[in-house]
Amino acid sequence: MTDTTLQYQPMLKHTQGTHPLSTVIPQAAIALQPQQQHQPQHLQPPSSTSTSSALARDSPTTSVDFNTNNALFISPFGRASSHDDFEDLDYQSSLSCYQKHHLGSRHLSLPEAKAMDMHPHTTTTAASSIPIQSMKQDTSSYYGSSHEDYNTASSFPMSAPANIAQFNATTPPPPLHFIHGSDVTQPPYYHHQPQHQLDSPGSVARSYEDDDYNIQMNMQMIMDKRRRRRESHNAVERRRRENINDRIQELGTLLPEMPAETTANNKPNKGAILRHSVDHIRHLQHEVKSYSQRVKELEAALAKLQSK
Amino acid sequence: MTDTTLQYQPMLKHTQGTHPLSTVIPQAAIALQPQQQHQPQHLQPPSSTSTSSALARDSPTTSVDFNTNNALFISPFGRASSHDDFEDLDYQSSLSCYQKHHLGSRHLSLPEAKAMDMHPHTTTTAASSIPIQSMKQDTSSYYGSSHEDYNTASSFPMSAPANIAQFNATTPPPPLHFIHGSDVTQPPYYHHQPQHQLDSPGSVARSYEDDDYNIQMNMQMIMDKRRRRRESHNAVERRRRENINDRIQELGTLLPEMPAETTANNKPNKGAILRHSVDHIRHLQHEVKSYSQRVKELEAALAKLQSK
DNA sequence: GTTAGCACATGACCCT
DNA sequence: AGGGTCATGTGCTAAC
Repeated sequence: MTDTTLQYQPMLKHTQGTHPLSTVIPQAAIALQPQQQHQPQHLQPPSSTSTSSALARDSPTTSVDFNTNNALFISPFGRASSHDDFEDLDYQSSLSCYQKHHLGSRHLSLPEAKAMDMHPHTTTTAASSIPIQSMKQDTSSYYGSSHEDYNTASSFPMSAPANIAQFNATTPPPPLHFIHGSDVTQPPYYHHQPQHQLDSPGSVARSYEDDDYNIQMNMQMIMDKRRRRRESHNAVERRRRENINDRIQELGTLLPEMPAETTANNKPNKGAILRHSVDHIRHLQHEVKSYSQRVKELEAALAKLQSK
Repeated sequence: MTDTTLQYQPMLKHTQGTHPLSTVIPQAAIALQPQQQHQPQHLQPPSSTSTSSALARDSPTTSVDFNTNNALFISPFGRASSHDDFEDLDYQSSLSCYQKHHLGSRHLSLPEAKAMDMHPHTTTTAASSIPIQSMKQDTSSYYGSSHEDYNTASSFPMSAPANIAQFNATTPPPPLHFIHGSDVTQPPYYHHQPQHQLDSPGSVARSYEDDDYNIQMNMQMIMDKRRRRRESHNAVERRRRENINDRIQELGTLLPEMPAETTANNKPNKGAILRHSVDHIRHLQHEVKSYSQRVKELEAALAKLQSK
């Protein structure tokens, strides 16, 4: 009983929509701002993994063809694309699976029904159904035809959007043209490193296209990798969280007097449960100790009495 | 001992750099762009609180001077300023306080020394040493002469950038003038309804400027509010987390046999500690029960023997 | 309107 | 490279 109670039920519960997002930008909205994705990435790690920085590196390129670049950022459909855009599309689908799978498995008493409602994000699902692969690819520019940068991407951060955000931040935000839907679907050229032109003066349009294709492929690959990594990681983390929370709740059931909460509210929170658990264990240990002492005394007395 | 051990020591520990930020906004910076910070805000809540939408409402102003706007996006220093800019500047300072105050109070055994190292972001701390109070204060303007907008902003989401982002998305970014510190301190008027121009056809260029100023003031106000809200909330959350973690570690110290970890690694993780705690409590309860039984028996035997 | 609770996603580190 | 744990910031929600 000591250690074998490992029942680690994945038991994913509330399915939380997770990322909000949803902010509806009307499709007719004239000017979409790429930088506006309110995605969670706290900040790009400029530190160890220079991946993101590498991504953002195009600042020196100055104002070459920002217009075209910017155009790419803007999604034809008001909101869907500018966010987690690329990644979260199937993320969402995975979530719905997840949700479906684990629905109702919540055995904890906490009033978390609220968690069941999806985050605002999911309200935009309709938008996500739109074929967006074009968007997906267009951002794939950076690691140009050459794969050398590819390795740097191995230690990629979790969220692609994060990078995008940084990209935006570090580069002069381009004059934003609003691009009507289909235009965006085929970005013929978009790597914002003008160096290409500089490096190969003899390159023709076709090589550009090839480069673009390669770039797209690379981008897609990288983004796909990140997406999978992110989703997997989120799932793992969710499981871990649920395990911990389940344990805490279990502790809560073991405690004698939860009603008298420090919070005065009747709902025991994690901190209170843990605090009481500590106290309770101490109390029990003390009790065991004194009991054992008492038993010892009694046994001694008994033995003495019997020996007489 | 059961309940009074409430010792809720704030005991903030690792002081984690938390928010990177440090990004210096030099006072001389010509054009600061509020909207481009890649701050974590997942998304602005378009939902219940229409605050943000209200902000974004100036879209009718259309394409007034986009170019100037874009220029504003570009920070004089390649990368530094484009981040959380306004908000996190004093956040960091507060953090340093925090850090100073709670340093070394970590009594837990977990190998979290790593937490001590500041986030990568903080590598730019040198930048943060620049006197930023001007920035700090300029945002404090808000409750200017007119309070009417005040209520709408009350239910604002955490992160200013989020709204700002939305603002950008829905509205043509207003021509932002960079305001040098003190200028902002007295925003005489700032409600951001562009309708003004429309309403009064006789408006001249100056009215534009006024509107811009108002918009800026509004922006700043909202951003400041969000910043404070965010920082405060982060602090609270950090405290809460630390409390929980401390309790878990405390539980860990109370457990008899932690070494034999299920994870095979010698580091007891939270899940394992909690699991063992549950088991331990059950074990102790069982032990107390049998001890009490035993004591009862012994007492009975003793009484019987003595009565004889 | 502040203070607190929660779940979540994410980046950083670890271990294989 | 992939799973795990952790800490963090954030949005939502609820009480004062």
